[in-house]
Amino acid sequence: MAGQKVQRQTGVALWRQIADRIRASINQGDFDETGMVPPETALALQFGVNRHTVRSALAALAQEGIVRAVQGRGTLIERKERLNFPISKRTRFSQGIGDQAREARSVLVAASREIATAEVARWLKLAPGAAVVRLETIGRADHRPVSRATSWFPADRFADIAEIYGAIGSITKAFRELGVADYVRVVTEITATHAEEGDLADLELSPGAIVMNTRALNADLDGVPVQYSISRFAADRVRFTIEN
Amino acid sequence: MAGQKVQRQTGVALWRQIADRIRASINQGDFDETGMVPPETALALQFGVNRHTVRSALAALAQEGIVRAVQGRGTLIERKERLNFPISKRTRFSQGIGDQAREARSVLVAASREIATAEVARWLKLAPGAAVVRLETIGRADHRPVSRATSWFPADRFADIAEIYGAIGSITKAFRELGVADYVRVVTEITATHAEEGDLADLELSPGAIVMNTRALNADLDGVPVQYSISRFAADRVRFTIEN
DNA sequence: TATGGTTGTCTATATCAATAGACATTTTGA
DNA sequence: TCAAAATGTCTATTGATATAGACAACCATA
Repeated sequence: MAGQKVQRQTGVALWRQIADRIRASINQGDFDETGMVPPETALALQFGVNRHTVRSALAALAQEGIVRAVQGRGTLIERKERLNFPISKRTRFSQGIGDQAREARSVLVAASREIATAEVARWLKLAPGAAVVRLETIGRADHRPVSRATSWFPADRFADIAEIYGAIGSITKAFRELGVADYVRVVTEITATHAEEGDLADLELSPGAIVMNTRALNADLDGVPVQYSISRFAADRVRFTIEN
Repeated sequence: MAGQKVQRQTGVALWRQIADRIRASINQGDFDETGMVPPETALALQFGVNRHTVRSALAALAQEGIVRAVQGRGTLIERKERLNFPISKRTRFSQGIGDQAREARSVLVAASREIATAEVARWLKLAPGAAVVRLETIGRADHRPVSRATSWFPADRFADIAEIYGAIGSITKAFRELGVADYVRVVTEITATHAEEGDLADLELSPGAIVMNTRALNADLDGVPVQYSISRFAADRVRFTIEN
């Protein structure tokens, strides 16, 4: 399996670095044959650390629900996987996820009407000071939060989108209700940062976790911007795929 | 500016969390007016920590070359920015970077001929056991490493690609030399993880830093795979953009 | 040339992270 | 049923993190 040795002295606790590497190995399928993590003593030897340090790492993974330790038996792998998000002209949240998770949905947590900031106006190609509708949503799959998104819509065309979306639970269907038969993804930007405090609770992350941030613009078939979104994804639960 | 308060007790040192947030603020342009970071005492108050903790964070940023402290004056911002990588059918490393950095190049650090693993064979659509050429490259911009890539090429068509690439320094030109007039990006996968030990030195990262990993497949105009690559990017130096 | 604002350095203390060793408890299989 | 292998728990020690306070050194400017 992976490489040995871990860093010493640097602001990130050893047990956390080891937890990250074990999690990566699990997601990579390194332990699929047995369905179990190697014994603590073996991991301690492999990473060149004390067994107690490995135990701290495994305790963190157990806290995340990824493994479950059974005394006398070993540490079982409970959950694994990264959801795949295809990004293309036809990117939609629930669509690509449906076949990967038993339960996938996006819930509305807040909505408001406001004046577009300079940034939002620029992306949506609106005049400065134009009104927009803002929606805050959380995407979930299999009872775990996956993403937290803030979306802006031009208020003149989509004044009631919050109510409709809240009732239907689908942006695509809400658009159709409001006269947008179809729409396409114009551009997607992706960055990665450490999670900020506000995302920790919503995405059920522990501090120091990674989030992948996307800025996305959707437009109708005439090329008129209809939705600008900033989303934060729990990095250890997702993978993006761009098909050209 | 950003939100207050920082987490306590979690395997990630406070000073590191604060360093990450200050770095993010700098990249976001929060301090562009003055060109300086707020005074240590102000930051300590803002984050709710001791001034010494802020000093540790700033020392880390100084180590990265992002800020420079001047006694009696303040802490100046030295460098800032994220390189943008457009991902499209015509994705090439140096092309999109040229206009953003004064100096951009990709250097060969290792090359070998080997038998394709199951994974590589699958991506390149080769028969099991087929020979491939592997190249290890490091992409740099403005004297800082940005990415570390491992690429595989079918050995039957591209046996000499290592020599040619080493001499020319461009994959695109090496392909042309070997009869591939043009090629396109077929698929790109993106994930984010913490940096592994092997990447720390090559990418000049500190432990706990984030890397963005891409798996990419390039094919010639007949759709035949010509290159499969796994790349790691220093997440705080890059942004990916997908234009549809 | 003073003065206020800022970074640099030092001492002291409490808590967390990591190592080390020993032994108990539970499961599996010979 | 016994022994090996695995996780669970406890004590002790060391070094890194973080807080607290005080003061020195330096810069800009009124």
